[in-house]
Amino acid sequence: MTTISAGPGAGAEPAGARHVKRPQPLRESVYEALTEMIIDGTLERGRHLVEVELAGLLGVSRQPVREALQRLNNEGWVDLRPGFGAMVHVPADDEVDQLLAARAALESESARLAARHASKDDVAKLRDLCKVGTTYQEAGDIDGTVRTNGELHSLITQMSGNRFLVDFAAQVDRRVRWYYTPVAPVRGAASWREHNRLVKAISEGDEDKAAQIMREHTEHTRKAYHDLQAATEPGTAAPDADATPRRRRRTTT
Amino acid sequence: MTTISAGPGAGAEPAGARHVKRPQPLRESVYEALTEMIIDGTLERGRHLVEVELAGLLGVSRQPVREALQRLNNEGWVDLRPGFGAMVHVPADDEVDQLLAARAALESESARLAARHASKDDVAKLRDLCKVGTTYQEAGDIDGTVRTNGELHSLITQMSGNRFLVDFAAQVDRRVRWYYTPVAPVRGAASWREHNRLVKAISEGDEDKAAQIMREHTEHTRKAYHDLQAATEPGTAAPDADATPRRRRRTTT
DNA sequence: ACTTGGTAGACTGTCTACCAAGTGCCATGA
DNA sequence: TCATGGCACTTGGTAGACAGTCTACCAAGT
Repeated sequence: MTTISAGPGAGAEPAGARHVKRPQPLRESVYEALTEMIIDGTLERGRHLVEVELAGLLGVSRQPVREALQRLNNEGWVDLRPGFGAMVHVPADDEVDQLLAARAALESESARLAARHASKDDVAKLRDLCKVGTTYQEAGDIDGTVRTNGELHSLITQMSGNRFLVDFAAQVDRRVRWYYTPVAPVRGAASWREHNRLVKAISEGDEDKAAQIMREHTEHTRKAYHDLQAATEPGTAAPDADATPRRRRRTTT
Repeated sequence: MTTISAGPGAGAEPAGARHVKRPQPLRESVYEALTEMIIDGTLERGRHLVEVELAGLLGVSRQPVREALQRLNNEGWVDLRPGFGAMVHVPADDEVDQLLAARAALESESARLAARHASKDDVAKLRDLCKVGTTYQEAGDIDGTVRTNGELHSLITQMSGNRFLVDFAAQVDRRVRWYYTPVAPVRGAASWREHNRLVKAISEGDEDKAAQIMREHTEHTRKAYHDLQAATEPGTAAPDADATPRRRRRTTT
């Protein structure tokens, strides 16, 4: 059922101030539902999204859908063409590159600040995530690996204590998560070894080292993506970044 | 007159493909009108914004205003309190710090990439902006100085060729421009000397140097802000970041 | 074969009206 | 003085309407 459940709001509250459950605005739920559907491929790239259609699908009126679509547009998930409608964004060839370059800058700085401010508690959590992620990776659970990877990176940016870095990195990470899934199995073990080194640097408060490792980590990911790209379709040099659906990989077997 | 003119859309088209002027969606015009009013102080910090009020003021209906307000909320210009309305965001004490830290990361990376990709044309434009900015600064034209400062930084990020860096940096820069105005006269000459060194490094293609200068540049700005803060109100140590309006500086004399 | 003109359908952008629920404020009362 | 109750206000969401625009398609003319 794709109908929106009156969702119990995301639970990322500060420990002490426990507010009673406040129902999320509908547009928020719609936004989340749509990103989820985009990420998991229910809404394929390039697909024309019609407001009333989505409204019917989710059991709400046009307004919340519009508002969600506009936010998705601002964040680059869909492209809004005036007078026509929204299309699920089709990533250009160089987009992953640029995304990872931006991530490198954001997360490298975050890692530096995280190393500066790291508390014992944080470090413990990081170690835990490393362990969990490695386990998933060894078990071949791709979804789990990618998710844990996201959580680890997210925690590090949060440790930076800089709300702007957190915000931007969160946006970038979700996008990366969208493109990244096929890369995960290739990077696999190496990625989590790097995570371990990174956590070590942070726990030792070594800012420069943490920043450096994070930068290399992202760089390796980019390389892996390119290699995979080259291997999957050799002989595509011309950058025609238009409505060529190419192949669509599904991770949900 | 605050009524929205049927604005002629931003003109950042590629040179060859000259599209006929297409009227912007209303929400876009509303968004721009509101940010402008926030930046120039027409809408003071902490002010309660009511949808119908703004709608009347701008001569449109609630709908475009709502959509604009939500975007402003997402970008941190206003705080949306459900059931009550929007308040113009009141920056917390540490916010400028965080903003400048984020900017340091983003623009330092941009400067690096700009140095890598710089064309002759770009460098010429940079030199021009430096000259203009210095002139403004010497003439004591604060508005002009701040604006040119923004244009210079904006051009550098655009030269990076990374749309995400451009996007994030643009957001940060507008916010900085909002907070920054009081700092401009203090920083003055030194700031533009640094700009000159930066442009030189970029023109020579020295990536590391460009990145380094940009980082220091931002760092100096932050220091200047702190000094000004300390000078203006000595003896404020406790970080109570709530509805204390403190003093409000107006730049529009 | 190619261009032009016309037609039709679909969808967005915007407006209006309306209702329910939540929030802040103020006066009342203990 | 402090809690309570109530009122006015504002948003969040729904529904319906209408103009403008975009796409596609077909037919006629060159």
